[in-house]
Amino acid sequence: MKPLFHPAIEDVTVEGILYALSDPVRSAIYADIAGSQCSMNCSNFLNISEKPVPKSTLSQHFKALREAGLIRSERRGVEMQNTSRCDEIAARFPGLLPAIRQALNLQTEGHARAVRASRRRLAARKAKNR
Amino acid sequence: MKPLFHPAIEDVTVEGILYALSDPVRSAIYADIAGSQCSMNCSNFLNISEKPVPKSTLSQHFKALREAGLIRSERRGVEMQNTSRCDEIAARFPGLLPAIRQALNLQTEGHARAVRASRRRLAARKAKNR
DNA sequence: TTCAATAGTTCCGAAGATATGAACTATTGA
DNA sequence: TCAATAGTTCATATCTTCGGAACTATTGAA
Repeated sequence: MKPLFHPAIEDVTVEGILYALSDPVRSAIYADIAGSQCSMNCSNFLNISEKPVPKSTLSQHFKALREAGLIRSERRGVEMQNTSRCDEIAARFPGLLPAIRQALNLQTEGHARAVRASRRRLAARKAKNR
Repeated sequence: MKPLFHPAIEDVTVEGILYALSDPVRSAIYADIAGSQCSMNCSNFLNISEKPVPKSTLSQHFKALREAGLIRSERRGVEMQNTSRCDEIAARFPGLLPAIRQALNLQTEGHARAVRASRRRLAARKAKNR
Protein backbone atom coordinates (compact mmCIF):
# COMPACT_ATOMS: atom_id res chain seq x y z
CA MET A 1 0.00 0.00 0.00
CA LYS A 2 1.19 3.50 -0.86
CA PRO A 3 2.18 5.39 2.26
CA LEU A 4 -0.50 7.95 3.08
CA PHE A 5 0.35 11.58 2.50
CA HIS A 6 0.63 13.91 5.47
CA PRO A 7 1.54 17.55 4.88
CA ALA A 8 4.40 19.13 6.83
CA ILE A 9 2.99 21.40 9.52
CA GLU A 10 4.31 24.52 7.75
CA ASP A 11 2.28 23.60 4.68
CA VAL A 12 -0.96 23.46 6.68
CA THR A 13 -3.24 26.38 5.84
CA VAL A 14 -6.06 28.02 7.76
CA GLU A 15 -8.30 27.76 4.70
CA GLY A 16 -7.55 24.03 4.44
CA ILE A 17 -8.46 23.51 8.09
CA LEU A 18 -11.68 25.52 7.78
CA TYR A 19 -12.67 23.66 4.66
CA ALA A 20 -12.00 20.25 6.20
CA LEU A 21 -14.10 21.12 9.25
CA SER A 22 -16.91 22.73 7.23
CA ASP A 23 -18.51 19.33 6.58
CA PRO A 24 -20.70 18.02 9.42
CA VAL A 25 -19.46 14.43 9.05
CA ARG A 26 -15.83 15.50 9.06
CA SER A 27 -16.22 17.87 11.97
CA ALA A 28 -17.95 15.11 13.94
CA ILE A 29 -15.14 12.68 13.11
CA TYR A 30 -12.52 15.23 14.05
CA ALA A 31 -14.28 16.07 17.33
CA ASP A 32 -14.31 12.38 18.24
CA ILE A 33 -10.66 11.85 17.38
CA ALA A 34 -9.50 15.03 19.11
CA GLY A 35 -11.69 14.36 22.14
CA SER A 36 -10.51 10.82 22.82
CA GLN A 37 -7.12 9.95 24.22
CA CYS A 38 -6.82 6.72 22.31
CA SER A 39 -6.64 6.44 18.55
CA MET A 40 -9.68 5.68 16.44
CA ASN A 41 -10.21 3.52 13.40
CA CYS A 42 -12.47 4.42 10.51
CA SER A 43 -15.11 1.79 11.18
CA ASN A 44 -16.02 3.54 14.41
CA PHE A 45 -17.69 6.16 12.27
CA LEU A 46 -19.93 4.20 9.93
CA ASN A 47 -22.90 5.40 12.01
CA ILE A 48 -21.70 8.87 12.91
CA SER A 49 -24.50 10.49 10.96
CA GLU A 50 -28.29 10.03 10.79
CA LYS A 51 -27.95 7.65 7.89
CA PRO A 52 -24.89 5.40 7.73
CA VAL A 53 -21.93 6.75 5.79
CA PRO A 54 -20.55 4.29 3.18
CA LYS A 55 -16.98 3.28 3.85
CA SER A 56 -15.67 4.67 0.58
CA THR A 57 -17.10 8.06 1.54
CA LEU A 58 -15.66 7.70 5.01
CA SER A 59 -12.28 6.94 3.51
CA GLN A 60 -12.42 10.16 1.45
CA HIS A 61 -13.38 12.15 4.54
CA PHE A 62 -10.40 10.76 6.41
CA LYS A 63 -8.21 11.64 3.45
CA ALA A 64 -9.54 15.22 3.53
CA LEU A 65 -8.82 15.55 7.26
CA ARG A 66 -5.37 14.05 6.75
CA GLU A 67 -4.45 16.33 3.85
CA ALA A 68 -5.67 19.37 5.74
CA GLY A 69 -3.14 18.37 8.44
CA LEU A 70 -5.76 17.74 11.11
CA ILE A 71 -5.09 14.06 11.72
CA ARG A 72 -2.36 11.50 11.30
CA SER A 73 -3.28 8.02 10.06
CA GLU A 74 -1.01 5.02 10.57
CA ARG A 75 -1.63 1.40 9.93
CA ARG A 76 -1.75 -0.68 13.10
CA GLY A 77 -2.23 -4.26 12.04
CA VAL A 78 -5.36 -4.63 10.00
CA GLU A 79 -6.85 -1.31 10.90
CA MET A 80 -5.84 2.37 10.87
CA GLN A 81 -4.86 4.37 13.88
CA ASN A 82 -6.04 7.96 13.60
CA THR A 83 -4.68 10.60 15.94
CA SER A 84 -5.18 14.34 16.13
CA ARG A 85 -2.33 16.67 15.16
CA CYS A 86 -3.78 19.41 17.34
CA ASP A 87 -0.54 20.02 19.26
CA GLU A 88 1.33 20.83 16.06
CA ILE A 89 -1.52 23.02 14.84
CA ALA A 90 -1.77 24.78 18.21
CA ALA A 91 1.91 25.74 17.85
CA ARG A 92 1.28 27.21 14.39
CA PHE A 93 -2.20 28.71 14.92
CA PRO A 94 -2.74 29.08 18.68
CA GLY A 95 -6.36 29.05 19.76
CA LEU A 96 -7.85 28.20 16.39
CA LEU A 97 -8.92 24.61 17.02
CA PRO A 98 -10.16 25.17 20.60
CA ALA A 99 -12.34 28.05 19.36
CA ILE A 100 -13.84 25.92 16.60
CA ARG A 101 -14.41 22.99 18.97
CA GLN A 102 -16.12 25.26 21.48
CA ALA A 103 -18.38 26.72 18.80
CA LEU A 104 -19.32 23.25 17.56
CA ASN A 105 -20.13 22.21 21.13
CA LEU A 106 -22.30 25.28 21.68
CA GLN A 107 -24.09 24.50 18.47
CA THR A 108 -24.86 20.85 19.32
CA GLU A 109 -25.95 21.88 22.82
CA GLY A 110 -28.23 24.51 21.32
CA HIS A 111 -29.59 21.92 18.94
CA ALA A 112 -30.22 19.42 21.74
CA ARG A 113 -32.00 22.15 23.72
CA ALA A 114 -34.20 22.96 20.73
CA VAL A 115 -35.07 19.28 20.33
CA ARG A 116 -35.98 18.97 24.04
CA ALA A 117 -38.13 22.11 23.87
CA SER A 118 -39.93 20.77 20.82
CA ARG A 119 -40.60 17.45 22.60
CA ARG A 120 -42.00 19.35 25.59
CA ARG A 121 -44.33 21.38 23.38
CA LEU A 122 -45.51 18.18 21.71
CA ALA A 123 -46.13 16.45 25.07
CA ALA A 124 -48.03 19.49 26.38
CA ARG A 125 -50.26 19.52 23.34
CA LYS A 126 -50.98 15.79 23.71
CA ALA A 127 -51.83 16.22 27.42
CA LYS A 128 -54.17 19.08 26.59
CA ASN A 129 -56.00 17.03 23.94
CA ARG A 130 -56.41 13.98 26.16
CA MET B 1 -34.74 43.73 -7.26
CA LYS B 2 -35.52 40.80 -4.98
CA PRO B 3 -34.56 41.62 -1.41
CA LEU B 4 -31.39 39.74 -0.50
CA PHE B 5 -31.67 36.83 1.89
CA HIS B 6 -30.05 37.08 5.31
CA PRO B 7 -30.40 34.16 7.74
CA ALA B 8 -31.63 34.80 11.26
CA ILE B 9 -28.70 34.59 13.67
CA GLU B 10 -30.06 31.39 15.25
CA ASP B 11 -29.94 29.71 11.83
CA VAL B 12 -26.26 30.50 11.40
CA THR B 13 -24.11 27.37 11.67
CA VAL B 14 -20.47 26.86 12.51
CA GLU B 15 -20.05 24.68 9.44
CA GLY B 16 -21.52 27.41 7.27
CA ILE B 17 -19.12 29.98 8.69
CA LEU B 18 -16.12 27.67 8.25
CA TYR B 19 -17.12 26.89 4.70
CA ALA B 20 -17.61 30.53 3.78
CA LEU B 21 -14.19 31.45 5.17
CA SER B 22 -12.42 28.45 3.64
CA ASP B 23 -12.02 30.24 0.32
CA PRO B 24 -9.05 32.65 0.15
CA VAL B 25 -10.98 35.30 -1.79
CA ARG B 26 -13.91 35.18 0.61
CA SER B 27 -11.73 35.23 3.73
CA ALA B 28 -9.86 38.25 2.31
CA ILE B 29 -13.15 40.03 1.59
CA TYR B 30 -14.46 39.23 5.03
CA ALA B 31 -11.24 40.39 6.71
CA ASP B 32 -11.51 43.70 4.89
CA ILE B 33 -15.15 44.22 5.77
CA ALA B 34 -14.72 43.20 9.39
CA GLY B 35 -11.54 45.24 9.73
CA SER B 36 -12.93 48.52 8.45
CA GLN B 37 -15.36 50.71 10.35
CA CYS B 38 -17.16 51.94 7.26
CA SER B 39 -19.12 49.74 4.92
CA MET B 40 -17.64 48.37 1.70
CA ASN B 41 -19.05 47.92 -1.76
CA CYS B 42 -18.28 44.95 -4.01
CA SER B 43 -16.21 46.85 -6.56
CA ASN B 44 -13.57 47.47 -3.93
CA PHE B 45 -12.63 43.85 -4.32
CA LEU B 46 -12.19 43.37 -8.04
CA ASN B 47 -8.43 43.30 -7.43
CA ILE B 48 -8.34 41.53 -4.09
CA SER B 49 -6.51 38.56 -5.57
CA GLU B 50 -3.40 38.15 -7.76
CA LYS B 51 -5.53 38.10 -10.87
CA PRO B 52 -8.71 40.18 -10.98
CA VAL B 53 -11.89 38.43 -9.88
CA PRO B 54 -14.80 38.77 -12.36
CA LYS B 55 -17.74 40.61 -10.90
CA SER B 56 -20.14 37.70 -11.35
CA THR B 57 -17.79 35.56 -9.26
CA LEU B 58 -17.47 38.35 -6.73
CA SER B 59 -21.24 38.57 -6.51
CA GLN B 60 -21.43 34.83 -5.76
CA HIS B 61 -18.76 35.19 -3.07
CA PHE B 62 -20.75 37.98 -1.42
CA LYS B 63 -23.84 35.82 -1.58
CA ALA B 64 -21.96 32.98 0.14
CA LEU B 65 -20.77 35.29 2.93
CA ARG B 66 -24.27 36.70 3.29
CA GLU B 67 -25.98 33.33 3.45
CA ALA B 68 -23.46 32.06 5.97
CA GLY B 69 -24.54 34.99 8.16
CA LEU B 70 -21.16 36.71 8.11
CA ILE B 71 -22.17 39.95 6.42
CA ARG B 72 -25.22 42.07 5.83
CA SER B 73 -25.71 43.68 2.41
CA GLU B 74 -28.00 46.63 1.87
CA ARG B 75 -28.48 48.80 -1.15
CA ARG B 76 -27.31 52.35 -0.63
CA GLY B 77 -28.10 54.23 -3.80
CA VAL B 78 -26.42 52.64 -6.75
CA GLU B 79 -24.05 50.47 -4.76
CA MET B 80 -24.23 47.92 -1.96
CA GLN B 81 -23.26 48.57 1.61
CA ASN B 82 -21.67 45.51 3.20
CA THR B 83 -21.22 45.33 6.94
CA SER B 84 -19.97 42.59 9.21
CA ARG B 85 -22.40 40.73 11.48
CA CYS B 86 -19.58 39.85 13.86
CA ASP B 87 -21.32 41.22 16.95
CA GLU B 88 -24.28 38.92 16.44
CA ILE B 89 -21.98 35.97 15.75
CA ALA B 90 -19.84 36.80 18.78
CA ALA B 91 -22.97 36.54 20.92
CA ARG B 92 -23.78 33.12 19.49
CA PHE B 93 -20.26 31.68 19.11
CA PRO B 94 -17.94 33.71 21.35
CA GLY B 95 -14.32 33.75 20.25
CA LEU B 96 -14.81 31.93 16.96
CA LEU B 97 -14.28 34.79 14.53
CA PRO B 98 -11.41 36.44 16.44
CA ALA B 99 -9.56 33.09 16.50
CA ILE B 100 -10.00 32.61 12.78
CA ARG B 101 -8.95 36.20 12.05
CA GLN B 102 -5.85 35.80 14.19
CA ALA B 103 -4.91 32.56 12.43
CA LEU B 104 -5.35 34.16 9.02
CA ASN B 105 -3.16 37.07 10.10
CA LEU B 106 -0.45 34.75 11.37
CA GLN B 107 -0.58 32.90 8.08
CA THR B 108 -0.22 36.01 5.89
CA GLU B 109 2.58 37.30 8.11
CA GLY B 110 4.33 33.96 7.79
CA HIS B 111 3.85 34.10 4.05
CA ALA B 112 5.22 37.64 3.81
CA ARG B 113 8.24 36.55 5.88
CA ALA B 114 8.85 33.61 3.55
CA VAL B 115 8.67 35.92 0.51
CA ARG B 116 11.16 38.37 2.07
CA ALA B 117 13.55 35.54 2.94
CA SER B 118 13.34 34.22 -0.60
CA ARG B 119 14.08 37.69 -2.01
CA ARG B 120 17.10 37.97 0.30
CA ARG B 121 18.45 34.62 -0.85
CA LEU B 122 17.99 35.66 -4.47
CA ALA B 123 19.77 38.98 -3.90
CA ALA B 124 22.65 37.23 -2.10
CA ARG B 125 23.08 34.81 -4.99
CA LYS B 126 23.13 37.67 -7.51
CA ALA B 127 25.69 39.60 -5.45
CA LYS B 128 27.89 36.50 -5.26
CA ASN B 129 27.76 35.94 -9.04
CA ARG B 130 28.52 39.55 -9.89
C1' DT C 1 -38.85 61.87 -19.42
C1' DT C 2 -35.30 59.67 -21.58
C1' DC C 3 -30.70 58.13 -21.84
C1' DA C 4 -26.09 56.80 -20.41
C1' DA C 5 -23.26 55.29 -16.66
C1' DT C 6 -22.53 52.53 -12.66
C1' DA C 7 -23.05 48.55 -9.58
C1' DG C 8 -24.67 44.15 -8.97
C1' DT C 9 -27.42 40.02 -9.97
C1' DT C 10 -28.92 36.18 -12.69
C1' DC C 11 -28.45 32.79 -16.29
C1' DC C 12 -26.17 29.08 -18.36
C1' DG C 13 -22.60 26.07 -20.15
C1' DA C 14 -17.96 24.34 -19.12
C1' DA C 15 -14.88 22.68 -15.77
C1' DG C 16 -14.05 20.88 -11.29
C1' DA C 17 -15.35 18.55 -6.89
C1' DT C 18 -17.97 14.99 -4.25
C1' DA C 19 -20.48 10.69 -3.17
C1' DT C 20 -20.89 5.91 -3.55
C1' DG C 21 -21.06 0.97 -5.35
C1' DA C 22 -17.76 -2.26 -7.10
C1' DA C 23 -13.36 -3.94 -7.41
C1' DC C 24 -8.98 -4.07 -5.37
C1' DT C 25 -4.98 -4.29 -1.66
C1' DA C 26 -2.95 -5.24 2.77
C1' DT C 27 -2.91 -7.66 7.02
C1' DT C 28 -4.15 -11.20 10.26
C1' DG C 29 -5.47 -15.55 11.97
C1' DA C 30 -7.31 -20.13 11.23
C1' DT D 1 -3.56 -21.16 1.41
C1' DC D 2 -7.88 -19.18 2.39
C1' DA D 3 -11.41 -16.42 4.56
C1' DA D 4 -12.30 -12.34 7.20
C1' DT D 5 -11.52 -7.62 8.18
C1' DA D 6 -10.29 -2.78 7.24
C1' DG D 7 -9.53 0.45 4.16
C1' DT D 8 -8.25 2.40 -0.59
C1' DT D 9 -8.93 3.21 -5.44
C1' DC D 10 -11.68 3.46 -9.53
C1' DA D 11 -15.55 4.81 -12.40
C1' DT D 12 -19.31 7.49 -12.92
C1' DA D 13 -23.47 10.04 -11.75
C1' DT D 14 -24.44 14.13 -9.43
C1' DC D 15 -23.65 18.51 -7.43
C1' DT D 16 -20.89 23.01 -7.24
C1' DT D 17 -18.36 26.66 -8.79
C1' DC D 18 -16.48 29.82 -12.27
C1' DG D 19 -17.05 33.36 -15.46
C1' DG D 20 -18.87 35.66 -19.79
C1' DA D 21 -23.19 37.59 -21.45
C1' DA D 22 -27.43 39.44 -20.61
C1' DC D 23 -30.37 41.61 -17.37
C1' DT D 24 -32.06 44.88 -13.39
C1' DA D 25 -31.95 48.80 -10.34
C1' DT D 26 -30.51 53.37 -9.29
C1' DT D 27 -28.66 57.85 -10.20
C1' DG D 28 -27.58 61.98 -12.55
C1' DA D 29 -27.43 64.65 -16.67
C1' DA D 30 -29.46 66.39 -20.96
